[in-house]
Amino acid sequence: MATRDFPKSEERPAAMGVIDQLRDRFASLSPSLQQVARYVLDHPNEVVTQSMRTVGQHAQVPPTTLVRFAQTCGFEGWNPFKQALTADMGLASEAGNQYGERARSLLGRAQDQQLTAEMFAMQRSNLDVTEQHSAARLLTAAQLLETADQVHVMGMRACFPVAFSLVYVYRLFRRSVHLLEGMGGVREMQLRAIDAGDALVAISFAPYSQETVHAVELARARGCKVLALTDSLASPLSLAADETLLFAVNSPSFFPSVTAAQALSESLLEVLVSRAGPQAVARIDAAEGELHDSGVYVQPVRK
Amino acid sequence: MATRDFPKSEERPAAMGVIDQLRDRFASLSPSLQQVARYVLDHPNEVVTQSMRTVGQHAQVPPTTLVRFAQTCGFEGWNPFKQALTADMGLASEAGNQYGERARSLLGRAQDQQLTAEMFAMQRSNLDVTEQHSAARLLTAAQLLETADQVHVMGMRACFPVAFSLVYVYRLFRRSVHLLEGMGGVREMQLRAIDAGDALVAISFAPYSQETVHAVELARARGCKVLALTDSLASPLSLAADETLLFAVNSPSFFPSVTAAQALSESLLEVLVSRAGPQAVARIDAAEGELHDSGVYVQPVRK
DNA sequence: TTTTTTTTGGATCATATGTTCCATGTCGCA
DNA sequence: TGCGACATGGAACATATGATCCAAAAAAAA
Repeated sequence: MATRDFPKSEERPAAMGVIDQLRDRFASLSPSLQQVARYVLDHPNEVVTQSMRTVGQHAQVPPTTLVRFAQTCGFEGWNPFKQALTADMGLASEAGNQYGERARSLLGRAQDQQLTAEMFAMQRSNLDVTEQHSAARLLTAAQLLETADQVHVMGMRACFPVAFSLVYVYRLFRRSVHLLEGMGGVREMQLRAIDAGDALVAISFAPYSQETVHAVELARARGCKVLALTDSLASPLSLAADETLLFAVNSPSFFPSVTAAQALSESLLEVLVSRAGPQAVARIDAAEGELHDSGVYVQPVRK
Repeated sequence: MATRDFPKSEERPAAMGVIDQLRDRFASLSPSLQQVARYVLDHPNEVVTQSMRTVGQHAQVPPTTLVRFAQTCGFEGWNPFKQALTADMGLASEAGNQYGERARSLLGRAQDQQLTAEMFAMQRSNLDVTEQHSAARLLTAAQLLETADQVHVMGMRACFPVAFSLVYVYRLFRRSVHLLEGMGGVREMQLRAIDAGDALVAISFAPYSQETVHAVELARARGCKVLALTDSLASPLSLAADETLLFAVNSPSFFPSVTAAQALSESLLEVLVSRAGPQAVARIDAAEGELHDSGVYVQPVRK
């Protein structure tokens, strides 16, 4: 057994928490034990709260493995490990009576994190506004794209990420989707591909990028439908578009937040997927390896 | 018995937490039950963590009284009460994951309206989870970047948009920020720029992209600090990183949502901005024209 | 290939846990 | 004082829990 390969709990440097210990040892654990470690790292509070069997079920591992895991980490058994983890999380019994004070000190410290809280609050608010404005129109927007021969997507600067990820996912279940990224200054060449029967998804917010507005005008002139993802019905994009989806970019900082735009784009994708039918789903399954961040799953390193 | 004096759990106002409920009821409890209540209020984490008998011993009360206490408060028994308290303390096993499972089963359903609502709800949930996991660590993450000579940012495929917009905004108030985009297959060349004293921001989620993992390993080998933006403390990125910020990618559809990752990146930027000091703000003002979607403001068209 | 070693999970067991039942204790009132 | 209503805690029980053992499976070595 590998237990003796690891120093016992009292020999380990006390400064290091259980969680950090885990991260260090992670690589040298067996696959199942890594699975447990992953679950412990991802759901420490459940581990501390729930029973061994419950945790095992959620981590898809028999209770036996949990015991082995704890022992491999240098503890007598599961309960000692649980207690150590509890202590590491600042939930130890001793600290218990200070919980009220601790919480209060967290409140006092909250000023440091007020900015962050404000940011997240604003993003939530943007999400709300965006959903309210656009949820009802997602269906017709999706239909516009579905009836198009080719779909071109364009977003500049801050909107480029949204355009990119829209194309990245859309491509997984539809071939005729293209990103007008203009690499090497050849956007004019790409714009020539726009034709009647196509659709252009134009993404921009105030102040609207010249290039995107120009592309919309060109598309209209050629009889190409336009779906605008923008911040106002009065934006030049929306005024020239056949369909408009609105998003909010409010931010407590000096730069606008594109989080809601990203969310809107993903929602549009979801509608497209759900309407794409079985054959698209089949293709999705075939491309499963490409779905996430990479097509190549990288196994955690083992010594 | 006093039980019927108190409304059953389903009648209670859901908005009120268990702890607040307790404070209200306190006066109307019998002495022993008050003793329990006091202990619960003073040591909620022990109550959540330890067993009934242990708690009883510490509260100097037999287990029987604990059951009576829970029932008097309108719960079926001790465990339901414990769970409610757990949830109230924000230690409930995260809804995100179970939610993800549940939502995935909705794929076949073609009720677009509902799917859209589901999508937004999940993005909100991702935002919550992300904030809870990472808000506290944003500060140290920001410090890591500030002390670096050069900052390199890398995100592949679905994570590329996040990397791009991080660099796009960061560049507005700091020159030494670089995107490792590998255009034309020259990433190896770009990686050579990574050096000791620098920092690498690596963005990826499961299954982790080979290229990003490789970049992290290379950075470590060269003495370059690593900040990981990823989905798990057990991810290969986090395991090799000096600092980790977590985000959730749950989605009701087949593709993961990077909305929360985008939000996290923007929050990190905001912390960086707020700490950058006056001279950076001055530069921000000078570059104001570049801040938004375009440097060129396009007046909305007037008919 | 075969053999050896390691890893994994089901069956099992002693114990701890949450609960119920009932006897005892306590308080208020006649 | 005695009586009834309520509060309290001990004993007992069915069950869940954490741990051990052992066989099957998988991986590594020969």
